[in-house]
Amino acid sequence: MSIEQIISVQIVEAIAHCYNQQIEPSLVQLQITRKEFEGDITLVVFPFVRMSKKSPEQTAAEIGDYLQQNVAEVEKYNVVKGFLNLVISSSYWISVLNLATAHPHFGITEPTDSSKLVMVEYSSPNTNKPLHLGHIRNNLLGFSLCEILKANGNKVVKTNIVNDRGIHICKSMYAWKMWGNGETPETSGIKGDHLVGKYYVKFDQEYKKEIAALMEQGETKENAEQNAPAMMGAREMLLKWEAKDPETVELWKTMNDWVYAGFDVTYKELGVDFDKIYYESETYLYGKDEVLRGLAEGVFYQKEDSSVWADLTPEGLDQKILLRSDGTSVYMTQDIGTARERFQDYPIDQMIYVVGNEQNYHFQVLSILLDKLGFEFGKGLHHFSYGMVELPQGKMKSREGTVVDADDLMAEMIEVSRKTSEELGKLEGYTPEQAAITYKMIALGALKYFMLKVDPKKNMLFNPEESIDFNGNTGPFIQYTYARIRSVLRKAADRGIELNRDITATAEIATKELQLIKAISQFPVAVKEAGDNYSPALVANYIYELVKEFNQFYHEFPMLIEENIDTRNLRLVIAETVSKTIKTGMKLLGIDVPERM
RNA sequence: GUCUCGGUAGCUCAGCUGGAUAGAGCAACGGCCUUCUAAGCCGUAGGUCCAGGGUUCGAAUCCCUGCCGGGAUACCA
Repeated sequence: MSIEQIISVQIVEAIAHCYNQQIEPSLVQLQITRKEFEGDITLVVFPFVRMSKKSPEQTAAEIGDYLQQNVAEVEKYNVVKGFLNLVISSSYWISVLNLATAHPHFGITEPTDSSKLVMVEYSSPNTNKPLHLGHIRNNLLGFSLCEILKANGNKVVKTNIVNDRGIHICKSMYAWKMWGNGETPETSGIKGDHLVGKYYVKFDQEYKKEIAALMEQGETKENAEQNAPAMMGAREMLLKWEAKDPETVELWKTMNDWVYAGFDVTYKELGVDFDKIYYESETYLYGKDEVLRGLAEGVFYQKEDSSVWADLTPEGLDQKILLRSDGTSVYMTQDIGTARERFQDYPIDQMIYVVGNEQNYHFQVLSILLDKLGFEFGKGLHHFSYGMVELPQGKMKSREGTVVDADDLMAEMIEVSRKTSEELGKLEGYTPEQAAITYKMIALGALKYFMLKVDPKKNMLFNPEESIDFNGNTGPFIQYTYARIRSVLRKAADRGIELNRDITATAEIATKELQLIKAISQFPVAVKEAGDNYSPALVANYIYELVKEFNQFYHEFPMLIEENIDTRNLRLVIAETVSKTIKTGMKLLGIDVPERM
């Protein structure tokens, strides 16, 4: 139980005792006391003056008196206007420090047999082009969300649905067949996903040329787009694929395998993984079955052209198509099928989709449709909706070549990290291999933290020139602080200083030390809050505050030279606990921390 | 048109279940490396919280209206 909870309960008691009123706990507004005032926790007493029928100051004093007398943790209090500032006893803070120090994963709740099973879908790439910046945000958010859910005691299944069928992959296949000269990742030396992406672009280029040529011959734009040989070829391939034509399926398999091999490299570099991968090519037919069942049961209806629709006007929405007039599936149909499969495969208590906010409507509808089809899990779906990554020139568009490629970006950042590190003369004495691991850790720390520190719901701007920084509120800043703490602890060990981790002395605790202990004590609160709000950004924010606090502390105290043994021990234990908290917190963001940098 | 999300310092972002004088980082300017890592620390400067109205002891935060921007909106995924 956190100190806020303890105090909160006692305030309800205080009100009952002083004013003979039963109040809702939600009326108790506690906040961390602002630095310019004495105290740790502040109660806003304005809501209670109505009950006391006294001035805010007097009310605050009465509640303060009660708390001071009846709550061991409350040492004293002061009143400023309508604010009751409570001073928590240092013995309480010491007990928190001891708890945090002794616990291997302070703030982390382990799952039990009765824990909820949460399935999280993230990444969900198309197999026709490499991963880009938008996918990076998705992957990092998805992975971090899973870590945070686990830290809150949930069992988590990480899943990925690969959009491996459809006209888009046929375009790449067609282009490769027409203009590829049989090149493969091996013969060309190009990473598989990039190679397939190259032919996706090639298709578009040739297609545009064909349209232009047809329009010169007097065709309308629409006709030209429909009848260009490239488009007809791609469509023919899709038909052949659906008819299971062996040659087409073979080519499809081959090219998809190239892409998967490429994705695996990118995922590994990003540090994300999955427990179960679904393929759209395997699940898209199930959805059709479900829609037809819905039609038979009268949940959906059919138009004269034989397309199938859902009427969502009772829900305040529109009509939604579920099967095209030619009987083929749309996106929604596939998601219905995939959902059914998942709930058959796992005893899922909650399903979370990490998908961009441009699909808010889609998931709203999906939830309703599943519910209509009689799946009890329909209403419980959660769409973890995140904002787009924008570039200074606007939205990323693959056709305009403004896409920031995931592999390129990571490679560039590793290079910058290496250069910076060498210029600063760090990592001397490291082998080239050790140094390379650290460069990568720093580069990815910068990228991940940059993406995760902003509120997931909001669109964010990525400026390739300026965005990635290694100073200030960044991953490397946090990693750096961690590395320095580790260095201090190494040096202490070198000098034969043994830590007594069981702190009993309550005598001398400086303000800065106390602030750090308080900051550490907030970690479980931050983890819980991040879980409740699905927000890695809250964890990132917390760590940043902790690290800033530590840097001031670090600057102020010469820990190793300190003469007073007790104080030195306390400071080293605090430092060690901070480093553990940083490491644990960063793990929730999927960011590694180096011992040295 | 309708629905939805957003607008906070020059830039990128916190703060938003109403609470004390709206905070960081970057960029700018000025200090601090003979003492545990200067990827750091300290300081200066920078604000009509889009605008207007409402609710109340109190509004960046809640409600309404308007302006600006993003997204979605019946056979793309």
